[in-house]
Amino acid sequence: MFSKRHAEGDVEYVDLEDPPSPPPASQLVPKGATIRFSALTRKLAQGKKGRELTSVIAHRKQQDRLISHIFRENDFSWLHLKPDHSARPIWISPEDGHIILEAFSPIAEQAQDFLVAISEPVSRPAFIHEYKLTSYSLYAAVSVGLQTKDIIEVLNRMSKVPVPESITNFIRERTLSYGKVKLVLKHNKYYVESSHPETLQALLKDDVIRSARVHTQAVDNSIKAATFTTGKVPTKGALIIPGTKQGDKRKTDAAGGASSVPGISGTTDIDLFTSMVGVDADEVEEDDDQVHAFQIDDAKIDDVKKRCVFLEYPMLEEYDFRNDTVNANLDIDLKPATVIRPYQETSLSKMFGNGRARSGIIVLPCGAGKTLVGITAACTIKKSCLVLCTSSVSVMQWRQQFMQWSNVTEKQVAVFTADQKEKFAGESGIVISTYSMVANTTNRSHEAKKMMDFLTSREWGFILLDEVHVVPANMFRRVVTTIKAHSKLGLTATLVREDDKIEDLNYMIGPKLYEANWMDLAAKGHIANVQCAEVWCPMTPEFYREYLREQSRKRMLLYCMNPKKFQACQFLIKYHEERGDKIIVFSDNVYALEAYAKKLGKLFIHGGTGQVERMRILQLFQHHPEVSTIFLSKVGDTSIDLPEATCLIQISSHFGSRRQEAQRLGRILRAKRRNDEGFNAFFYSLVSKDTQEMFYSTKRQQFLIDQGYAFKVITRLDGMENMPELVYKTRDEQIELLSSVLLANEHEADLGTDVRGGEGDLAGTVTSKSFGFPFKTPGAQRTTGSLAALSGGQHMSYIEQNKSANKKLARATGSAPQRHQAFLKRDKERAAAKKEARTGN
DNA sequence: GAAAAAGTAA
DNA sequence: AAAGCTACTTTTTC
Repeated sequence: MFSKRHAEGDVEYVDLEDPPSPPPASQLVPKGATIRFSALTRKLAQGKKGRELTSVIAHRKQQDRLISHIFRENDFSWLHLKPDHSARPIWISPEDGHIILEAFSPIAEQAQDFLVAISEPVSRPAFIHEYKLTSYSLYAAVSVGLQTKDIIEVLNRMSKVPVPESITNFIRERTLSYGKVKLVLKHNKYYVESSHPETLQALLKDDVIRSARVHTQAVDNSIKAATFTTGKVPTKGALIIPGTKQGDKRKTDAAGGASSVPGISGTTDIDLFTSMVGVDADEVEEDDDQVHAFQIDDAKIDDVKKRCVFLEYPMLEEYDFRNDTVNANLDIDLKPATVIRPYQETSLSKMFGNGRARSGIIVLPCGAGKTLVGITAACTIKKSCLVLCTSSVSVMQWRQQFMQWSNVTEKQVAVFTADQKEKFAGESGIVISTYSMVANTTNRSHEAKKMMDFLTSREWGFILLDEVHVVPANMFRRVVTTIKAHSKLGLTATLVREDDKIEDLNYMIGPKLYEANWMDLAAKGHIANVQCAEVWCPMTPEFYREYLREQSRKRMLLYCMNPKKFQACQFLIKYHEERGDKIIVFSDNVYALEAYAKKLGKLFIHGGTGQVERMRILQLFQHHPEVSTIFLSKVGDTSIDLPEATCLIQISSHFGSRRQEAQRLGRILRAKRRNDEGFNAFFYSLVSKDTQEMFYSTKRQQFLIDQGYAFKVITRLDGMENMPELVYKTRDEQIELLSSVLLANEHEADLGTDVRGGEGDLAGTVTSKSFGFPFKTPGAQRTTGSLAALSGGQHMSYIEQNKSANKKLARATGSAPQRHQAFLKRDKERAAAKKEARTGN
């Protein structure tokens, strides 16, 4: 296991506390490098050798022959290095458009800005970054205002080797058709628009697009551009994004974050570079005031967009909001005291680079102020705005944030959720709602229906999609088609999903306009520095034996409940509590969550915990010095804001969700104390050794590793064995735990939230610290004995267990026995069905 | 206020 | 490769 992980290069075993200084390029041998990296390294080495003796050259040739054989088509030694290659930071693969950046180069930061604009970041660890040129990334580059020749020229300047022809061809080919077709909304109808009629003709040859076309007036009527296209294209100079320090400095080159980097000036490379990244105001100018268009069916927008991307004519969605006289303006602005951070400004300038609002996605880590970016965008556009979030809690948060940062009045902000259905007064305003509220198609309450009519009947200037990565889900994507908006902005921290639907966002919302580098933000103090560690906990022999025996998901519980993991968790909690950290422990498995929390005497929150109780626990955590550790289930992944937390321990997390991992890390990125001298937040993943967990954990970490985080592997916690009140110290205790796990596993049906809700013992209220085992399952608690007996007697235990649980429930419910009887019956049936299914196998 | 129904992530 | 399976959310209804 260990060596395999090494070989794959997934994990970098770098000690963060003592980072090695960047090696000179010539000595650079990336650890765990792929073939591509090796090729690069070899090129670097060859550059040096080339100037040496002929014998050396002969030797090299011999070596080359060997290497060529090994690397086959991945041998790039035919690419000749430029003489001054060491001053140039990037290398481009002619094969697949991958770009390797030396992140220790003096101009790496500029290069990075450029590369982010034209390509997709693949992985950005400490010294070597990898990017990839794709159709979408070039599309984004074009829509941000870069031109084909500039892209090629800047690439060439930065590259160690001449940009391969395959790449220049690729860039030319892909950018040729981009930006020619636009999707515009006029009078509540969608039009595909272009100044090149032949392009429209070409598109109409496609079945999908043709069938989506709506024939209104005379066929193929060229519509004289009404609201926006005829006007003079405004230049960026006049547009001011609120919250920026525009007073003294003209913001002509705002699109290039590069330009605002202090301490860099001079060399021609950089000058050229910044001028390239900056946007020429005229590059999107219509060369033609005749604009041709055809109308398409609202319902088929999605298909048409997808189709256009497929045909290499992705539609640009831009909103010339300043010249829109049809929709009423909304008089909002940021409060004068509000100043946005440089990277927020950068991301916004990508959006408003040419004085219009481009649709797209901005990716910022959690805690980096996505909300403020959204609000600033809304304040720039100053039109009616619809904000969509995932939960009603975030709806409230958005409203609160709007009030906090901008000068909107109560009347202008309306909330649309299940309990609150408001409309704004006047012509324009802001509506904040949830995805499910808008996407819901099943019968609505009367009020909701009226509200929906209100939403669908009007034209929105701006639609803000929070947590945009949820949108590709079938239902939520409907939102994008039902609401008519001129521009869309998606915000998210993690643009990854474990399915392949994330690509769909490209045509549904727009290209990725900006993606922040987490490490950069951490280095500049906008988010906390985090030490990540994976703690390997050996399985006890008893647990491991059962683990090997068990099939399917029972195994999961076994590795979660590993006594060694208990101990590691306890040890880490103690260690960090003593340091004064506030700790959150995450567990996906509610059973394990409860077991751990009760055993260690901590409070916990899971989905079944009532709102009031949640608030109480969170309050305690934030303000009570005694409560410095809480346990959270998946509920804590989103929408709970805990700026106090500084340490995070993950005990279980089934499946390899990169998004979840990143989101959890995000919990501590906004740590209040992040600006203290030498402050570090901690992120631990407890992993049971030699189990499936190892695999998942590796997979989960991938996102963070790509963001540049290094995971330390801890195989031994010093001093853990000697901790005085260590749990599950003796073998007997461990076996007892094992028996409980094996039994509990059998009646999962009873572990649903409904059972625990009504126990009278509020979740999170730990009444006694000396629990043998958390659950009030007398049968399970008493059943000790040999393992053999256990595995043989499972069936019996199951029945008994069930009975006592039912009895308990009937007792506890008291007031409404009738109802609960029915409930129990259902539970029983369910359990029986489950059992049958199992034995049937 | 509880629970059903529908939907999501992974 | 596809279908799992749980915990969670949101709605509306009773």
